[in-house]
Amino acid sequence: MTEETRAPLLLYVVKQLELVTRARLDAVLKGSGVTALQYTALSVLERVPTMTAADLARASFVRAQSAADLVGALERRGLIERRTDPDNRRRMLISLTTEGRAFLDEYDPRVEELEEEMLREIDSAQRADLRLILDTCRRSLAAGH
Amino acid sequence: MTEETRAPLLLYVVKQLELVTRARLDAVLKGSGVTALQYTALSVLERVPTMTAADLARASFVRAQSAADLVGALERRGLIERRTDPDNRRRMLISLTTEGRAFLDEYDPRVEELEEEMLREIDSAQRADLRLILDTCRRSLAAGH
DNA sequence: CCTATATCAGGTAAACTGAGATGA
DNA sequence: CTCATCTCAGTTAACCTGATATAG
Repeated sequence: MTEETRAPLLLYVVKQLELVTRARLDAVLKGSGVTALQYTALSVLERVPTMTAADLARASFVRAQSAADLVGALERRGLIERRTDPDNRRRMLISLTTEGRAFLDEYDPRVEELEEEMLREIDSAQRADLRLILDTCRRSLAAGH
Repeated sequence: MTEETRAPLLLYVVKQLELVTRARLDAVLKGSGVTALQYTALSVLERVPTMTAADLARASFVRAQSAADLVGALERRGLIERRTDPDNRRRMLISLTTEGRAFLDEYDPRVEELEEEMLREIDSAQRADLRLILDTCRRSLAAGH
């Protein structure tokens, strides 16, 4: 029998799926003026209506400066707004604007179509398993600093 | 009962895991002079010993020009080499150099540790399920252009 | 004083578009 | 001629490091 290449690391399989996802998401968002990463940040704000750029940085495992680039771009486009936290004048709270919500209203359904396309062959029990496993993996890695 | 936020899309859960993975991989590779993406490309060459930059572009869902940047950086570092395909003088075949193999010999075990850390709470049946599901999702999305 | 947050400046890697050369 | 590949040039987004100001 011919020499078998070993199965790739699951790290790599996750990366591969993320690569396709980003490529397809870029295609959906093409012409919208919003990148896949920026869309993801907007989605976060849809779920957690008010946060700081520092919170976003922590959620995205990047430096505060990188999150500031992203927040700045979205603010310049008018999709989010920033205001000083009344409880801490050093913090800037960010939230969706009316235009930001309208943007998500337009694009969320298209992204949900992408989600369904990805999961076409996956039944609901497997979907639940997948969610649980991925989340467990994320927590295991995030715990190690 | 308080208003439940709906579960995030699995697209997003995958992205989150990939974010942590990249952050941890960056930490492992810090000081090596190789980025997480470059390391991934080297890993591909470990499994598929000879390919073209165009093959790499297709495998990574990016344009040929983007792959050329990556290949150029790895070649300048001496980790890969390029030679003209004898069967097609227009193509350049890329492969690992001795230094490239030595680099992987040094870093692969550290990345495998990361893999094990990620999978700490996942048993072998779940690992197999995960691999199958992720791969099915990738193919479903890749099929749609 | 110390910490977290925000900001400014500058640098790099990594994607894109568009144009062009060339071998099969 | 067409197609795939490679190359060159220029742009942008998205990270990084390091330094600085300031509120709590």
